[in-house]
Amino acid sequence: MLDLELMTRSGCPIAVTLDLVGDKWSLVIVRDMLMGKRRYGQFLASPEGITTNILADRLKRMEEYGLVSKQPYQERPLRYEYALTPTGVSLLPVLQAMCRWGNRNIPDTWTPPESFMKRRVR
Amino acid sequence: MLDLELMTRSGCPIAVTLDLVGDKWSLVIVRDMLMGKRRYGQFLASPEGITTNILADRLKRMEEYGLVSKQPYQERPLRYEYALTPTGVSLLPVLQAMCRWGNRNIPDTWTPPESFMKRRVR
DNA sequence: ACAGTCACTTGCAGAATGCAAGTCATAGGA
DNA sequence: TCCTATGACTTGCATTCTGCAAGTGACTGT
Repeated sequence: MLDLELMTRSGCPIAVTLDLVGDKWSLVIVRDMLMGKRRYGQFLASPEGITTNILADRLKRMEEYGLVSKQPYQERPLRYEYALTPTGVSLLPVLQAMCRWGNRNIPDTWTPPESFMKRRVR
Repeated sequence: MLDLELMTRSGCPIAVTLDLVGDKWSLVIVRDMLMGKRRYGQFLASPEGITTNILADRLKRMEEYGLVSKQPYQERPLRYEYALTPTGVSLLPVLQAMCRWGNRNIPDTWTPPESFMKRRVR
């Protein structure tokens, strides 16, 4: 089991969240999963251009953290697809807040689909 | 002037937000500023233990990005204090969402003051 | 038999981070 | 006057992380 005491800088919920997903890629992958992507190749196809080694590392890490689960979708060759756990899905409000901030403060950012912005979790 | 085209991976508002503040320290500093901290020594005193070189770098970067402004509070020796611009303050909903996520999903995270969680911007 | 697909892994160079120490200007006390 | 302390940084260096390119293994379709 994962001992958060060993990997978090403090008990501040902001700092803990950043310790888990505070890098440039994790939340991009969470976004893709919330938009319905499930497979390795689909994540690689996103416009940000994640590389294969970083993607493999983040999927593994987020699985360890309990944000992502993987299920085989075929045998021979064994292939997995990835999905958010309820804990992972509940990051949605963080991403929605980032979207609102980006759209209001940075010119020419894309408008996310209404289904994404209006979706509720919990 | 800052050309975001040169430093962002895509026009996705989530990816752009992460390009600006998607690291382990920037939002911790924003949190401290929202809690009223303004001076170098105050940021260093936070329990996460940011180092002096990273703090100096992030303050400079966030000033370049228009999230933070600095004002001299004394001459001789010249000393600055730092505050969030309206753009920086408007990151509050992102931090509030992280707090809710952390408190609900990670055991033993601290409960932020009600004044922080209820505060509204815009 | 051979190219193509998919999900990774590996190697390596360069960038970012963490740690410790040093600098600079000045105030305040012995 | 000298010595210590304060506050805001800067610098050097080792470690870690990231990005890029290429390679691997198990198939499938032609």
